[in-house]
Amino acid sequence: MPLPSAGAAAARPLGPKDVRPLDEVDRAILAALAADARVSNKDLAERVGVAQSTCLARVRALVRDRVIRGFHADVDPRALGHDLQAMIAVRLQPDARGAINDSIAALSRRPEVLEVYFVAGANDFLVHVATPSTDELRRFVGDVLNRDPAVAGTETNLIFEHIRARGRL
Amino acid sequence: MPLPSAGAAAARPLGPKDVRPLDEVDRAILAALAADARVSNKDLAERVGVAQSTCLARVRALVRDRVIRGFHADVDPRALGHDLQAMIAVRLQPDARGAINDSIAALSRRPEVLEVYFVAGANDFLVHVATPSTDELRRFVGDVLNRDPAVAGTETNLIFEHIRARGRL
DNA sequence: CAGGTTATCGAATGATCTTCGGTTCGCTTG
DNA sequence: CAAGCGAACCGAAGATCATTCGATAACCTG
Repeated sequence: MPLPSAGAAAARPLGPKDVRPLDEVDRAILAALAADARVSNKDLAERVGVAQSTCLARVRALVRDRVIRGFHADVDPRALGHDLQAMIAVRLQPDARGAINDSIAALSRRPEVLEVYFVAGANDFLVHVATPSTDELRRFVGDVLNRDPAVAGTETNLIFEHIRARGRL
Repeated sequence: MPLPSAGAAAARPLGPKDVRPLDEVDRAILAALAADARVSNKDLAERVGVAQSTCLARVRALVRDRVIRGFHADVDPRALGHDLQAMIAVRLQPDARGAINDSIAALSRRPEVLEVYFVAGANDFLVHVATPSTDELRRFVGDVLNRDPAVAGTETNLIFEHIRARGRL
């Protein structure tokens, strides 16, 4: 089962995130690595039914082509003393929307911030944060978000539980 | 499964999830594995400054104690043909809130579902989904969510971009 | 202060990763 | 249609790594 040649893809205009055709082996590799990123190459090769060398080359290609964006340990925020999680909806000033990417970039560098969703609708983005306590949360919302002149308003919702369904492709 | 007090930890009856003290080495290991879950044990040991055998024992203990919940490859949904992402806020019927865990568990098994946030506030939970197209999204909202009698209403917001700040502890 | 427990280390072994040359397959060219 | 070319695959072998083990040190606890 051969992979289609790269030649066919050349003519399209296409953004940087071009979709690359994935065959059954690729999908099996992705599913296995999404479930457990630390499987040995040997086991992975056996499971998807190719030689070890082929499997290694496939994984490297998937990383090179950004199909796999990274491998991460999922650390429980509570173990780090971050017992409180919240989802904060942020609305920006209408004239500040041009700089929205700066805002998001700055946010995602803060240690409390786990994820940022840039959304359509009444709010401009959602920020998923984890803090040690309500004090820290208040400080984040007050000092970091609302102090920014680009921010028109925020709405904070506590998160009781967060289930990551990833790991099952 | 409660996510209780951030306060005094001593008196509690203690679940399996009890907070365990982490030293500097543990934190360094967590930071390294959060950034790259596939570092070799040898490199990891050198970076955090302990022997390989000690490092291996530490990592195993962190996994055993659920400080590390898993190791996952971060796969770009677009590579799988899921070009559309959305955050769907779901409100349940007041008398259905007892079965909320069932609803969430059922949701998180669907292939479109990436994450589920069980929240306080006007909505009961948020569902982060990725679908191939608007058709699939409509089908998910209509056939899966609104068809469930426990669901009182939904509100769908498209996601333009999703930034994962994890990887930097 | 003795006993017991736990964490650490270094070295040896066993397993794995990674590279390499050779082969096949499909597509293009002459 | 055969030769040429490129891409992907495989198996084997050396380099590298993971894992186990016994010994040692540090720490409570009684």
